[in-house]
Amino acid sequence: MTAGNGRAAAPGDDTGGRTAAGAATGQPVAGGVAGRGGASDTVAAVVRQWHAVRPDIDTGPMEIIGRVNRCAALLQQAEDAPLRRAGLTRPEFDVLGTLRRTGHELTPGEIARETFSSGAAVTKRLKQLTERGLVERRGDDRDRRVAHLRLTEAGRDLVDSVLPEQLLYETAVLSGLDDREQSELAALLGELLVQLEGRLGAPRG
Amino acid sequence: MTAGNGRAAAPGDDTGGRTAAGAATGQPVAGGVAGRGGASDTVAAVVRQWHAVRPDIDTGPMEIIGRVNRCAALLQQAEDAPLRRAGLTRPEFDVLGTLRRTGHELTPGEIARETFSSGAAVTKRLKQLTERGLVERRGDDRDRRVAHLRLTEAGRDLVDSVLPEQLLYETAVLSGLDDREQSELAALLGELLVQLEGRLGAPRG
DNA sequence: TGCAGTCCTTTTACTAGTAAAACACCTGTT
DNA sequence: AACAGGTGTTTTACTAGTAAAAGGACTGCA
Repeated sequence: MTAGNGRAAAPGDDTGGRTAAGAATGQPVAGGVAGRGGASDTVAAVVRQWHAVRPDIDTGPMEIIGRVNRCAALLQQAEDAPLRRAGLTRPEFDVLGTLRRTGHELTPGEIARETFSSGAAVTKRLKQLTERGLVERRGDDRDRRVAHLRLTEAGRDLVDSVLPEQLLYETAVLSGLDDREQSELAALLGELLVQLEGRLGAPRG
Repeated sequence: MTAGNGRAAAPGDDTGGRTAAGAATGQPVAGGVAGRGGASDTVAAVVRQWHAVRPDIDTGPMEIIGRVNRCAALLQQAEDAPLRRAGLTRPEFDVLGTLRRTGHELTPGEIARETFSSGAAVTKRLKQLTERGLVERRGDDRDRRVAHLRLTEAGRDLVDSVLPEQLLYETAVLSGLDDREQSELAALLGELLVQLEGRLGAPRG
C-alpha cells in the first residue's frame, strides 16, 4: 500500500526500521533455537536475549509489536525500489494515490487527513508535485483560504503506470506465505488496526 | 508515527505513518461496508476506493502491507508516550536496550547492525547518550579505530525502569486481541519476517 | 458594521536522519 | 620498512519531517 495511507515514520526505526519496546531487533543471528519448525527471525533472537538477562519480564508484546515494526521497516526499504524508479518517495506517491483513488479534487487539509501527515508536510509535498507538473491547484471561489488539488494528466498517468508495478512487486514480496496465511494475516492485522485506530487514531498536525 | 521519527512515516503511509503500495490508508470513513462482522479499518476503506476507480487491479497486497505500515505508524505514535516521559526517543531507547539485552560492551558498528540503523545515526545517538551520562565509551587497546560502549549505572537503571512500563503499555494496546489471536498473529508475522529478512534483509549504513 | 473566535494553509526554526567523503588506523604483501 | 587496500567511525552537506506561530479569511453575534 502505498498510496495514501497512513502514516509515517519516519525514519528508520528506527525509522529506518524501528523496533518496538526497546526490542531493537536483534542482529542477524545465525542458527537459532526457533520454537516449532520455522526459521528464527531477528525479533525472536532479541526476545531470547531479553529472557537471558531479564527472565522476569513478559516479552509477549515484543513478538507482535517488534515484528510489525521490523516488517514495516523492511517493506518500506524494499518498496522504495519501484517508486524510486519513478522518481517518487512513498509519501509523495501517497499524495498522488489519494487523489487518484478518491477521484475528485481534495484540499490540502483533506490530503493531510487521508495520508495521516501533518499539514506542513503536505504543503511541502504539494509544492514539489506541483512544480513537477503532477498536480494542479485551484483556489476555492467561496473561501479564499482553501485550495483544491487535482492530478494533471501526467500525474494520473504516472500513478496508473506505477501502481500496478508496485502491487506486482508487493505480491512477489508476500509470496512466501500461501493464500490462507495471507488472508489470515490480513484479517488479524485488520482487527489489530481497528483496535489501534479506536484507541490512538487521532490527531495530526 | 508522527514523531520525527520517526519519521519518518510512519506513516500512514504516509509518513506520518506510511502505508504501502499506494494504499494509503483511507480517511476515517464512518460507517462502512465491512466484510464479515468486524468493524472496517482505514485500510479497508482505501481498498474499497481503489476498487471503485480501478476495478481491474489486485489490491490483495495492500491488505497486508498497508495494514502493517499503518499499525507500525500508530504504534510508534503510541509508544512515544512512555518513552517520552523518560526523555528518550525510540531510536535512543533501542540503543540502550541493545546494550542492556546483550549484556556486554558493543562497538558503534555492532550497535548499528543490531538496531538496523546507519553508522552515522548511531554516532549521533551515542554522542547524545554519552553526554547525558547514560552510556560510557572506552577505546580498544589493540585497534585504536574501535570504541566500546557500555551502559552506565544510570543508563542501566533507566532501561530497567522504562522497559517494564513500556511492555505494560504495549500489553494494554494489544489487549483488544485475545490470546489465541495474539499468538497466531505473532506466528504469522514471524513467518513474514523470515521471508522479508531472507529477501531484503541487507545493508544499512 | 465591527470584531472575536475559529479555521485553513503556509512559514519559520529546528531536529534527526541519510549518503558520501574524510579520517584514522590496521593488515598483508612485497 | 613501506605501502595498497580495507575497515571502523566520524564529519559534512543536505533532506524531509515536526511543532508552533503567523497570515489571511470566514462566521456569527452584537
